[in-house]
Amino acid sequence: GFDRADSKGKVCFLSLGDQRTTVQNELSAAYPDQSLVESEAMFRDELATVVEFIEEPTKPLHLALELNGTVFQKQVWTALAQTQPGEAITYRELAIRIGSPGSSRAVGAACGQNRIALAIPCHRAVRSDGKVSGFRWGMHRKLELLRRERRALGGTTTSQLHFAAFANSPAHPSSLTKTTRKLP
DNA sequence: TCTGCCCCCGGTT
DNA sequence: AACCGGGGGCAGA
Repeated sequence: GFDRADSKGKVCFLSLGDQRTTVQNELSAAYPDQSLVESEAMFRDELATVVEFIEEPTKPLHLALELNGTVFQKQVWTALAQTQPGEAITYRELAIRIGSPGSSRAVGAACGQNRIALAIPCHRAVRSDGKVSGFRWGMHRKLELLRRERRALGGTTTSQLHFAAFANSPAHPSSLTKTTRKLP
């Protein structure tokens, strides 16, 4: 979805689903007072970029985004957008990066409020114990995206993923040893 | 080690 | 006041 009915608009909505009508209804519900214009041709480039990212996520998916949310939510989403494919980041680390280290849970909630899949890579957010928890568009998709990113990076190991997650946090030896958990 | 439970936390509605 | 895609501690498997 775009915030204007032309290809110069910014992406404000990007959903994943098995059925076209499901996603359309979701979009309508998100923008109840907007008229929706359906066109694949008009947004061919953006669609191609998204498909390419899904198939071979070697580089971050860069699209012009329209972020609709609170200040806190935008901070979380922006921090997520700084992550690289193949990099898992904990909700706790995200909270630290946006400057409110005690707000892990609120960070999780903010991830769940995100309506722009892939370009805001909330699928890279995991628990501090390494477990993969919820995903707005289905756990199976989150796991598949993580698998694809790991594969696209070419043999990145689990421990490297978790070291990346903690790379910017203060040295934290017990956490590092705890994070050798395997990502699916 | 791995559950489940409890209690706490911050932001949003 | 209630809801969360969380975190950490701790008892029982």
